[in-house]
Amino acid sequence: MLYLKKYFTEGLIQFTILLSLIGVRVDVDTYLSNQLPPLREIILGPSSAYTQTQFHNLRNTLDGYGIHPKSVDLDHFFTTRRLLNQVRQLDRLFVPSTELNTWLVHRDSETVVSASSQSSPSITLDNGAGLDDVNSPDATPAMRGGSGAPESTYNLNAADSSLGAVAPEGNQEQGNRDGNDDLTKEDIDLIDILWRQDIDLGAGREVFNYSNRQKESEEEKPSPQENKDRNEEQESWRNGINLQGAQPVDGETGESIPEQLPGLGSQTSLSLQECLRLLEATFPFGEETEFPAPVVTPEIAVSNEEVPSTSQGLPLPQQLPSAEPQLDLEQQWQDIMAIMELQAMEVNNTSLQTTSSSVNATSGTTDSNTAGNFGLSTRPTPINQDVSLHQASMPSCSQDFPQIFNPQLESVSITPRTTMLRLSSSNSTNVNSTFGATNLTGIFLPPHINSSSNNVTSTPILPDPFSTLLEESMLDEISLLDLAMEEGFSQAQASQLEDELDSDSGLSLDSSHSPASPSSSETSCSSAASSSSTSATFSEEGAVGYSTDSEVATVETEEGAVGGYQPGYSKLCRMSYQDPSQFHSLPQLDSISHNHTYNLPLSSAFSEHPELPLSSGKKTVRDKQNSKLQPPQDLLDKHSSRDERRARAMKIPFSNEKIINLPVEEFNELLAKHHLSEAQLALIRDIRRRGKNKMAAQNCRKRKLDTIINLEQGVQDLRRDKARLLKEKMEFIRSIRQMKQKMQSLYQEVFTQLRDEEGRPYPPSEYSLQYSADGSVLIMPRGLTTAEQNRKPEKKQKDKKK
DNA sequence: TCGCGATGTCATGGA
DNA sequence: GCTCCATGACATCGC
Repeated sequence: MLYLKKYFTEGLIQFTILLSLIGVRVDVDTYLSNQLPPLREIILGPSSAYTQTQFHNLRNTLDGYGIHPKSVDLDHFFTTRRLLNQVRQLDRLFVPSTELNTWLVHRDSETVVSASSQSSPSITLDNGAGLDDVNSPDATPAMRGGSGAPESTYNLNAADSSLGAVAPEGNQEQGNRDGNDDLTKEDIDLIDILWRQDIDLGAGREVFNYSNRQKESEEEKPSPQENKDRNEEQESWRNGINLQGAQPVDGETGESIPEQLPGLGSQTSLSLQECLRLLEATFPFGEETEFPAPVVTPEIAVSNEEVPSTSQGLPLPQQLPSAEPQLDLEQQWQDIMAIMELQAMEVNNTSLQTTSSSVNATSGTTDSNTAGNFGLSTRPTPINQDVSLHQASMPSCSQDFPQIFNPQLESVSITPRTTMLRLSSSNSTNVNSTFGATNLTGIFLPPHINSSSNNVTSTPILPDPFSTLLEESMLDEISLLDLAMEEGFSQAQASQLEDELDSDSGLSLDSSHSPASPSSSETSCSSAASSSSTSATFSEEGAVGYSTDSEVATVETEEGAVGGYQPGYSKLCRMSYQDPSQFHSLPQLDSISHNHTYNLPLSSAFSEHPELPLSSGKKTVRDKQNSKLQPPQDLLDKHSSRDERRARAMKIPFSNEKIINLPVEEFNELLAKHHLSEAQLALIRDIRRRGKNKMAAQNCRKRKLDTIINLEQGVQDLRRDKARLLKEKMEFIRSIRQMKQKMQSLYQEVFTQLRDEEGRPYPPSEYSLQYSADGSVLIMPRGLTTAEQNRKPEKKQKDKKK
């Protein structure tokens, strides 16, 4: 007991100092004189001094209406912690603590009661009004998440059991890592220990029973004191106070949940948490940006689902609580929702399911509602605090991101703005390079913190999540999904388009797109014909049967040479350029090693490749039969071309290859050297003609094939371009929609501030704002026609706003 | 036996 | 007019 006394005395003195820093009046004497009873009650068990009522009924402390004389100080303590926590949680990057989670579980039973008493003012104070912009189509998904409150509560409960007293450690870790110098480590430890006592000294979650919360429910209506508290929180925030280890009771959410119900208030807050986390995760300005070094712990940058949120002095939201106009929050919400939509479609998983899923798909997360809508970071199981940010699914960003920041934020630093603009100008194809291996936690984290406390995060080895998200095929699918969703395409149409993208077109030529394999077969036609001794008798065609005497024995060997023929690629190989010089003009053929001997004349093929196997195994039954029935010379003739046989029969003194391939001059010289008969000359000319025509036909067919291949590729390219253009179109449409919403918001704001000469507001039903070409804004009576406006634009110039 | 693809050949036209 | 080439049409072959 002495220890407790000493401990409390010292700790409370320090704590009082802290409270004074944030403007909270603390009567130390009162506390010291009454500290023991409540402590005793704490030790001995739940009591009126330390129950959920005291825990949550914090608003009673500062308004002078002390509940119990002995519990006032303790209430001060809780109030202080709550306030400090609220200060840190004003950034919205907060996850309800374990106590809060349990509290929500019980709250589930009275959802019906509380649902009706959800006070929008509290929402306004909490997260800014207009967050629940029902009129905004973009906001509807998150708002729909409100229906998932029970599920969320259940999940919170599940997370609660797993978290338990781990929270303090997390707090302390955060506190140690936190770059806030306003508190000494002793202060942090003190606060942390005090926080531990809430749980360790019997004040478990079960203490915060239902009956106590009923008392809270009776005080749902926001009191002026609550507003006062909030003002104090904001004030303390401005003072830069960021206590560590304070009990992570959700100052706003935890306190106001009885009023707001998790279905709306907490969810809205969590939605912003998710949104900000989304921002953090998606903004590419990492090490390269000059974003002011924030005071934030890596856990915040990583996850808010399990982290016992305490110190979260995120710089970004500092602008939010400081009298931020409602419009900004509203606008911000719309922007976030717009991004949510975009990202939901860019996520590589089933985006439709992601966007439509709410709390059901996000079990185990405390902020499952909007997290599910965001389609990212909704892991079914809680993640560690040190989970790398890369492990969160971070879809590519888009041009919508710049609009995330409200003007106030933009005024903080221009660098993010420029970065965002750069990002906005980047299409989806270069997002990957934009993000690259950028450590996204570096966006908000000082480098030293980031590197020291979250090693995993700074590990560059982790695969870039964007690498697989932005493949062309995925883009195509995304575009099609966008098309289906945005343009009212029927699902069948979308699936049809998808099929078209996935499958080859009707012109598909399978994978054998290699160009024609050159074959020199025709170039060496019947080289042996001239050397053979034949006894031919001319038929009516001139081609006759013949008998050989020297080649008979080589028949089977020649067939072995033919055995090199590969029917698998014969299709293209045979459609070959016959001029070997043309092979070099086809670079794609350099890496292809073909057997070009299959179509060579038997004699030449064999002479070039005598080592080829004799049995080709390709002989057909007919060949075998022929080999039995026909004499060997017939087999030779069979494997010779018709012109070769004719040439042999006509005793042409040179090969068909020469006949076909020699230039005209040389060919004429060749004919001149030999004294040939007319029949021989005619045959030679026919051989040359047919040979050339055969090559021409092969080239022609190859060209046809190439043309088809190119056309197929062109079709694929066009389809890809089409998908890309559709995607861009959807982005433009989305951007335009956002701009319209912003315009509408600005319009409302401007119009409501307008006053006539007598200080009366203009009735919206009678007046409207018109925008002139020069950028000025005029207020015009609604009855005034456009023509009149054009004729006399300066008439109402006096009403021009500011 | 038929269908089909590959190949060869012819006719034709253009360069 | 000749040559070369491209190409459609047809025939042949092999599977």
